[in-house]
Order: sequence, then C-alpha cells, then structure tokens
Amino acid sequence: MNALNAPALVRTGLGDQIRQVLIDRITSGELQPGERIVERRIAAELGVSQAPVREALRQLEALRLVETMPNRGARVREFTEVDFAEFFPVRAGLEETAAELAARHLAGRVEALEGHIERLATAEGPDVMRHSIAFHREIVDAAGNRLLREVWESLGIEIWTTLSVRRHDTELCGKTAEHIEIADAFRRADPRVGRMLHDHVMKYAP
Amino acid sequence: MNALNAPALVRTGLGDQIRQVLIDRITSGELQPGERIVERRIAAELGVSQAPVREALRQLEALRLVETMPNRGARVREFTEVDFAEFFPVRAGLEETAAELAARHLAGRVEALEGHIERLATAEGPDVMRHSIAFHREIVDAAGNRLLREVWESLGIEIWTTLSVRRHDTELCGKTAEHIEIADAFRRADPRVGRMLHDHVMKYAP
DNA sequence: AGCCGATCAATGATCGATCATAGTTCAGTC
DNA sequence: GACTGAACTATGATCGATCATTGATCGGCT
Repeated sequence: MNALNAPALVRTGLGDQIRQVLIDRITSGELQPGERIVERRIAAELGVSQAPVREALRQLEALRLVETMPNRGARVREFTEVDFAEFFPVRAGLEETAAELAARHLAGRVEALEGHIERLATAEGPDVMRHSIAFHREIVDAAGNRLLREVWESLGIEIWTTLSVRRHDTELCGKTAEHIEIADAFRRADPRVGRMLHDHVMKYAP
Repeated sequence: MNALNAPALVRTGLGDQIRQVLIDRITSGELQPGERIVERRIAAELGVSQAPVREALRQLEALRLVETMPNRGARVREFTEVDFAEFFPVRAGLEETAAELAARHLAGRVEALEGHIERLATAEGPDVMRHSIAFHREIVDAAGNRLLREVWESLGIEIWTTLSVRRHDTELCGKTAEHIEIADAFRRADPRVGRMLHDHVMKYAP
C-alpha cells in the first residue's frame, strides 16, 4: 500500500546521484571539455568513497560524456562537430525503424501523439525540447521493441540534443507542422512514415 | 617502436577477464538462465575481490546477458523468444543506416567485402558465423560513423547471434549468394542496398 | 644538448571490511 | 490457521586502505 501522495520515492543509489551531479556540471560548463575527472577528488568533494564515483563515471562513459583510458582515468569529452554529425543519423535510423514497427500499433490511434503536439505547442524554453522528445519517445515506445527503446535511450537523447541545440543555436520551435504531418501519416498508416520521421530528425542535425 | 611480432598485448584488467569468464559460462550453459550470480561467490571462486566482479556484471548487463535489480543482485537472463525477435529488427535497422552511409565509400571499392565473402565460403563451424559477422562489420565500419559502430557493437552481435542460431537451429551456410548480391549492389551504388541489407539481416530472425 | 634509467607523485584498480536492504524465519497474538 | 512484526541471514552497496601503473622529474652519461 501507499499513501496517495507518496512521491513514489526513488531511493536511488549514490552512483546515480553522483552521475546526475556530474551531468549537471558538464552540461552547465562547470566541468570544461578536456578536463580531467579524478575519482578521489569528486569522492572527497561529495563526501563519498571512490566506488560510487567510478560507477557514475562508467555511466557517463556510456553516455559518451566522458572518455576513459585504462589506468589513466576519465576526462570530459571534447564535443566535436563530428560527434554531433554522427548523432543524428543514428537517431534518425533508429526512429525510422521505430516508426515502421510502430505503424500498425498507431494506425488510427494517434491520440497520444496529438497530446504531445498540443503540449508542445504551448511550451516554452527548455520544455519545448522536452515535449518534442516526448513525442519521439512515444513513437519509439509504440514500436513495442524494448531493445530498440533501450538503444534509443542509450544515445542520451536529451543531453545530446541539448548540447547540439546550444552549440548550433538550432531552431526548435518551427517543427510543429512536421509533427502534425507525422501523426497524420501514422493515422492513415502511410508507409512512408518511417522515412518521414527519419528526415524530420535529420533536420535537427547541424 | 614495436617489435614486428609484438602481440600488441592487451593488458586487460580483471573486470574484463571476469566478464569473459562469465560470458563463457553463460553461453556454455554452465550458468543457467535465471540463476543468480552472487558477486562474492564469483569473487571467492576466482580469487579476486568483489569490485571487479561488479564491474564485469555491469558489462554483462549492458550486453543484456544478465539482469540486475537494485539491491538484489544479478541473475542470468532468461532468453525469451521476444528477446530474439527484438534483436533482429534493431540490428537490421542499424545496418540499413550503415549501408546508406557506407554507400559512397564502398561504391566501386568492395574488395574488402569480397575478401570476407571468400573467407566465408571456405569457413566451417563457428568460423562461418564469425566471418559472416565480419562481412557485416565491414559495412558498419565503412559507414564511417563511430557512434553507429559503437551502438551496433553494443548489441552484442556475436553473442546474441550465437544464442539465436543455437536456439533455433538457423541455417547459416546458404547466405553466400545474398552477400554477393549485397557486395554487387554496393559496387554499382544501388540505392536499394540499405533495404537489401536490412532484409538480409531479417532472414536470420526466428 | 639529447638520450637514457632511476625515482617520485598522482591516481586508477583492487582489496578486505563494514553498512544497509531485502527476504526469510519464527514466536506471539488473534 | 492467518497475520504481525521482531530477529536473523544473505548479499548488494559503500567505505577506507593498499597495490600497481602512469607520466613527470631529475641526474648522469655521451
């Protein structure tokens, strides 16, 4: 049982908390690209031991926010144009696959997608990206392929999109029309929806 | 400088070695699906401490060979038909993307691919799969997208293909014709090569 | 100067021990 | 008997300390 307003508390381990601290520091620029991340220094600073910091670093490595060399530690990754250029084709390809798999689930059932579009229309600031990604995540979920979902999430969509938008001052607002088009394509089971979504994602690319 | 035959020795950490031990035990069936993997037990058995075992387990989790619950440890994953059914569409989608990106690199330069086809033709036993995967990896590499390559590798292609083939007694030998077709399509820059590769991969699906 | 080899400091990798949580057992109560 | 909750156990999570590798520093040699 649970109190109705119980915050469904996520008793998260230290590693996860430290990961979030480091993500914040990297995305905020407090940790500069190329800067070393010394396990013991972070541990001392946060009042924890080396172990959970190591664990957090492994997660950051999986997100490609840091790079590590064996026996030589981790440093904040230098985000190059190549990194951003590589990100979008992979994301686009995964979402194309997702769209194809999701097609039969979404045919005639695009309410959820339209809900995201509506919320996106009235959103401002960082919420724009959040809702936009929620729209795409809805499609990936609808594909009903958990592996695909995991792989897609493992790209670190939010973070890398944020980094890309910040770096390139990408326009984020003008894409509502395309979202509507895509939702429509799903509704009428248009076989081109996969390619449409692919091309849509690629428009965010630098 | 390097002695010519220096084995470019990979002084690998304990974690990586332990990972390999556990992979072997899982693929060989010594560790049965559902079986718990107790960190301290493995550590004692191998004469190491808990830390590198934990690290190995995290890697196995990324390969989806074990599943872990917070504070409750890891157990060998139950490989369901759903797992195998989900694997191939994702792999196929990634390789379709790879083929599209690789097209301009490979147009007229398919010697490497043909080399793999030749070696595959004379291979036997487990080498068949190894060479077949090398053919596909060559394409993924030719895409020139490191992220795509990492994501593709992160699927655990070798392991999951092995598991699938073993489970379903999939025929592996008869695909040489398709490999030749695909190499030809690359040579003449056929725009359908992406879809061809996609469909080819899906033929391995159960 | 430029090239070695020894020494040293920094720090990742690993260890052994402890803390905290989840599941189990079992006595007590109704 | 079924439920409750307090021990108890197993074990993941975390800790503090040590081992081992790396890159830097320095002196001697040519």
